[in-house]
Amino acid sequence: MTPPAKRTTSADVARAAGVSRATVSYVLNDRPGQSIPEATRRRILDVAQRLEYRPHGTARSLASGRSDIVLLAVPDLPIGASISRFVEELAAALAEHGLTLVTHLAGARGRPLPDVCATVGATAVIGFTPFDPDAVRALQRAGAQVVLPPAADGDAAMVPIGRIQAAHLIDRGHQRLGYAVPAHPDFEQMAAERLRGATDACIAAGLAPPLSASVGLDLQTAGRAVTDWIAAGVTGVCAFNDETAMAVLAAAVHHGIRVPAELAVIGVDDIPVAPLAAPPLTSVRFDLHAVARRRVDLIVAGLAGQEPSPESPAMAAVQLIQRSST
Amino acid sequence: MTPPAKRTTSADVARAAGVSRATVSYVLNDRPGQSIPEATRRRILDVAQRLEYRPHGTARSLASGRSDIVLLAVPDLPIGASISRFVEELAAALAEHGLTLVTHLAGARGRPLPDVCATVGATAVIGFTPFDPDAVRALQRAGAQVVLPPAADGDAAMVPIGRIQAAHLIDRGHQRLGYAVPAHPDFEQMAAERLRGATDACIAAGLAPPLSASVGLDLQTAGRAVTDWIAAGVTGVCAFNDETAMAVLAAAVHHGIRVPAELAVIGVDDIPVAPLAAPPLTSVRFDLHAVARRRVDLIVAGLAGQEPSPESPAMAAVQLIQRSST
DNA sequence: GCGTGTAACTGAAGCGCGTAAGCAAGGTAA
DNA sequence: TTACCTTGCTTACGCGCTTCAGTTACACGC
Repeated sequence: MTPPAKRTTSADVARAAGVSRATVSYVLNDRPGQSIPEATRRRILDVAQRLEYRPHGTARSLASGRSDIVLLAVPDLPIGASISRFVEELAAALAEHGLTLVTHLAGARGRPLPDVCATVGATAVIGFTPFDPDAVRALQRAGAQVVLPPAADGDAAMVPIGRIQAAHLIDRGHQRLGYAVPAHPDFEQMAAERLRGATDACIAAGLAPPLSASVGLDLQTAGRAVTDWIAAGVTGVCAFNDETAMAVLAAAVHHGIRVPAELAVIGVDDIPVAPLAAPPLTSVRFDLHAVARRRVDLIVAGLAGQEPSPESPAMAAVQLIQRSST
Repeated sequence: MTPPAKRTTSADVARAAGVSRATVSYVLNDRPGQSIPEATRRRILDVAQRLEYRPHGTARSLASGRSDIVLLAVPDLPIGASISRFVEELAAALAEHGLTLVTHLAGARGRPLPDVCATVGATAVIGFTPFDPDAVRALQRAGAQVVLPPAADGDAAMVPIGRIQAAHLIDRGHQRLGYAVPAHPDFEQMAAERLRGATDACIAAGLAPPLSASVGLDLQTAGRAVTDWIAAGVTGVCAFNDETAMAVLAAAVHHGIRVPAELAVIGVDDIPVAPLAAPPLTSVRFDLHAVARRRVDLIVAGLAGQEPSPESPAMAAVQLIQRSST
């Protein structure tokens, strides 16, 4: 094993460039209000590059009090590909602002979130659903300057999804809708919001609110829901996500109910296997890019001490992917 | 907005407990070789608890040179739920050793991995496939003391999967096998390893190696593969993962080929929708728990400066989930 | 020649912590 | 008594960096 291969520090760069460490710091962070001639600047940058200097983030954040690290707390629930795409978008958008995203799966058996926040020294923490006030306080005491989403914001984020699902079915002539809520309790809140959106759409169209039923990823629960719906005259079902939708689909096939003729089904997320379902599943896809940008804007604004701009409440951008299940 | 609510530092604890900071540090890290009476120890721990003291990881790692942070570099490819379960297991196992796991999605548009490593101050970096020597060097210069998996280890990790898939089909009487390789190029290496495992099993049984074909998540490529297989007398197909398997399934149904009578299909990962496929998909599931433990052992050993124990080469623990697609 | 201003830096403090080294008090042992 | 532990702490340094408060060198105006 090779000896640890000492890191290059800013002192190394300073020495090699014949300036002080302060100057190196000014150049590398191009600090405004300092007048540094182009020649010196270039020299320092060149040396830094040549020595493969990488600022020691730990020391940097200790000194400056800031940290460039944004912690994403991912809830410990069945995660689909759409989440990982969201994470990717988020990381890219943050990188544009010089911020680094790290993710932490907040399982019960891992470490408590404030601990993680303190160990990595995160300046901002993002969750999927709002944190309760106590948690926010704990995170702030652990060093987080910004905690997202704000209690108000997350509330409305999921509503449009449900609305679009229902609106699509209503457009296609369905008069009585069902809503498939996943059995997993962690989805409860999100599901409630989406259901609310669907309800809104129904009421706006003068229809009765959707008949909701709990559907797990198995034929029993899905089968029960399907027969209940059929009995109640439901002809179109919005599912919380594509997996739930596929359970409904499978149950319908199993009970000899034709899709979409007797029962139309629409999911959410457009997972990779959605087009492979029988029949191919109509779904709704968010513009993760837009959502990520919005989140990042909030963070950057928050870190700059401004209240976030009160513009578009998150996810206007939702796209319908029409296939043959509706 | 409340003012930032200053963090409690070890100095606060020291003051409140009427001792010096050094003593606090000794107690909280229960440093061996120091004789500290139980009374003092308790007092300090109580005060720390009362003040909700959380050591500032940043400062701690700057001072000590170590950092408790393990960085998991997740490749930027379609990620399934099984990966997130693996991450969870890993986080839990690391937490038992006082280590904190953070994840970074290594997309092209994010920051380069060594930069991330340097900013978070990770002591260990874990990837899914081995890093090439240059990358390892870069990471080490960025502060990583351990980089996994070692070039040797990852190589053999995927082979047993393919072997088990093929063995299962051979057990059930299939004499000519196919292998469905995903179209996505990032899976290439993993797929090659699994295919090798399947080939091994065939040869061991005195059969011809599997006929491999590239299958994307669409009916065209999958359909072509299926007709080719049927034409070649293939009666059983191992798919790289469940999604690919579902594409094969969908194409078979589409071409009126009966599963499993005319073509048996087995996947990998046991994704949530696998039981909902038509017919329900036979799959192979790793014991993520065991894999995670192994990785963690390697890390802990590496951080302690020992060469890793040369025991079981990772994933002996693979479980077959038999359903009706085979 | 002197004060004033600016460009181009440098010196040094200190972020929160770990840790080597030191030190006072009390207890042996000789 | 002195010499030498041991216990139970404290003092002080430094990790790599940012950043404030200078300092020097030089140009300018009068």
